[in-house]
Amino acid sequence: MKRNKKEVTIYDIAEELNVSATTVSRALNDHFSIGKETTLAVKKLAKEMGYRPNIIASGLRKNKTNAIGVIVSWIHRPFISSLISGIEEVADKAGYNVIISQSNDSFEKEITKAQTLYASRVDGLIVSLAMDTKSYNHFYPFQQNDIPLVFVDRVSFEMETDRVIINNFDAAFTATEHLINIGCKRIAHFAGAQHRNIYKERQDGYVEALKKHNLPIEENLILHSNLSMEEGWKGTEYLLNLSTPPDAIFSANDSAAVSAIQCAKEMGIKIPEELAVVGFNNDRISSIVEPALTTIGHPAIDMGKIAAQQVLKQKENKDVVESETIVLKTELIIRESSAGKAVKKK
Amino acid sequence: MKRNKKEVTIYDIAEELNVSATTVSRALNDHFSIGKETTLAVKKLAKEMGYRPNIIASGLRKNKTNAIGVIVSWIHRPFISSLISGIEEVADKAGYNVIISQSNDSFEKEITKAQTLYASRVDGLIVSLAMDTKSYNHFYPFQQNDIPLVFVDRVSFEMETDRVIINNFDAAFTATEHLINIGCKRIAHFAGAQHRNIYKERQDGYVEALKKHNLPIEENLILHSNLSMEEGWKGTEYLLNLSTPPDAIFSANDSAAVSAIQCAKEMGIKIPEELAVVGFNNDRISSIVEPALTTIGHPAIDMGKIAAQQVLKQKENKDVVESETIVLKTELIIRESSAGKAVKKK
DNA sequence: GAATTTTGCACAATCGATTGTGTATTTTTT
DNA sequence: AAAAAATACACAATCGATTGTGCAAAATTC
Repeated sequence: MKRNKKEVTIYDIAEELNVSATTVSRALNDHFSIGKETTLAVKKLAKEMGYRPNIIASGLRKNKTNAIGVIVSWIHRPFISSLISGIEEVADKAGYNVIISQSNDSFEKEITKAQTLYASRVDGLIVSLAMDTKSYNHFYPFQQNDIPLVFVDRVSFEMETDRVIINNFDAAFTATEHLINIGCKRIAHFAGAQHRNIYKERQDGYVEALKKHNLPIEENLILHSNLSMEEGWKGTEYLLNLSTPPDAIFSANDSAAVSAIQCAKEMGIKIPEELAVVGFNNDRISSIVEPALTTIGHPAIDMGKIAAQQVLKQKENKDVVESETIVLKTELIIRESSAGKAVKKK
Repeated sequence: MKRNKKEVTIYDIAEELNVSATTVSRALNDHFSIGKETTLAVKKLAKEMGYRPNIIASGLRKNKTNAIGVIVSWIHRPFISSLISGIEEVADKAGYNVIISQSNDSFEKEITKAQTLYASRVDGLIVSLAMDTKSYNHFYPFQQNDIPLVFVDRVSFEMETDRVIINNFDAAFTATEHLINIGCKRIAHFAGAQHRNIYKERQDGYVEALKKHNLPIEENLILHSNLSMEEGWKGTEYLLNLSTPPDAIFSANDSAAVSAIQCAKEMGIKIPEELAVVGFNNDRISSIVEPALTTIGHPAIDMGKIAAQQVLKQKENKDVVESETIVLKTELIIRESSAGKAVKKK
């Protein structure tokens, strides 16, 4: 096996064919000014010689990298990995590479990663904000240089950018109303950080549903945490030990909700009879836990696809200044944790 | 907000400071031949002028992209996303970007993605093979051009490359022996495609454990499938309807194993008393299902980290021709599905 | 103080592809 | 057949950073 053979360039092809490098370059790109025969001859020889275009050189000239950067909290979260999957699919079809980086939900890391991707000259950036991000200066360079910027799911409304989100408010409202409809009177809420839009909106939806049905908003039934399984367990213990415990929990994610189910069972509380539970995300665990968890279904892959499409769209019409916010539908997936025995297991 | 301002280059800095571009370039890279004062002055001005190095130009000259390509089946599989998470962490620290692409477990797509990444001139490639990949020509260009190539988890032994794997044989052997130790006599196996190393090795480990303990190998108890939840369910139905059904199932992944538990429960079979179940992967669902699933723990994130380190290592010592195979440890995580009531739920 | 070494920097080529402009040849128009 | 237009290609500059080589000034040695 030969190694270190020199790479073939357009100059090599040009020389072989006694034409200029210009002609080769244009032929390979199907430029109209090059004759049919020449074009074919160039392409043929290029293939024979094992030519591969030097994307770097091309990129330097055209000031493009053909890469879309993505910043997310953690890749291995179910929702996030689905999101990326969608992004990759669309980006690939359009000839773009996807560069991923994780903020680990840390503001500082998010800044660093944004800078790295900016330095890497990505042609677009898709971001799902870190949990504790509260300022957005690190994204200014992208805006200043007209690099398409799209926020997904965890977004900011302080910046003028494209956004791809779900209607968290409606979803939470629907989920809470569902609990009310099956007869729950004291509904607790596992809430997330309130400066992050998705958790704020979910809490707002929950509150609004209670209001609509004239149920009191009890502050001690709203528990803020990072929504981990541990916090879900602790929160459930706390709630069930109250003198008048709630008869339902609406959790802003599935992890905490699943934990709630496990904890309640351990404490001998019957689900859904004594405690109904609803989660958010439709993670895989939500359908495995027993009883299966009612939850909100996210179109995660679609969100990724659309986010990528927005990047491409922005690249096409640079003139368009208006930023767009796309809201995707969610669905309430009713399972046993809130449905009693009437509903069949799925 | 100003837009389209021109980018600052080393030439701009050079002019401002009345030195050559050479000096600026070297100063920014802390080259020894540039005086301390000059270096400081250059760096200071660079920051002031908002200079960002043009990675593309640099890459052209140095023939580097600072990117590591990754090809996996599906990003949103728990094991894969953890793997990528590990890769990203190490790559980022070393100043590399990570470009991901999915083969969707299709051989053709894997070829296309490999070609794309080759054309993109990634500095290294990490691959977990698609389910039905049987030839490896699409990776030759990487080898020919001395581009570090590392296989992870689903590897090939036909190619001379670095490999990061777990000892599937031992893990499967241990899992099967565990079932034997708790008294199981007829152990079925959910197996995967046998041309993919990991599934072959798992089956081999299973068979060897039976042999060691003088248990018969019954072909009709070894079920080959894609190991999806559907196939797991079907396989379990089939097994339990046999005239003499097995008393245990060792599944090559968790999805099928979890399905087996669900199916068995629905059929009124007691777990683990009448049917013990062991899975593979330690996916999140394995600890959520009831009874919790005994399984094999994978160091997924570490595998990613090590794979990335191997790429970096290959870049450093180009002279080293020997390819390395790194085998990581697994652990048998015993839970209720094979342990009876003696073991506490975790 | 002459000879030698070290320090600090500039010149110019280079990486490979792209592109505006210019020009010779051929084709079409009148 | 002369004029106008279309066709097909080459020249040379350019994108921005890197690097081998060369040279002058300063520092050191004897």
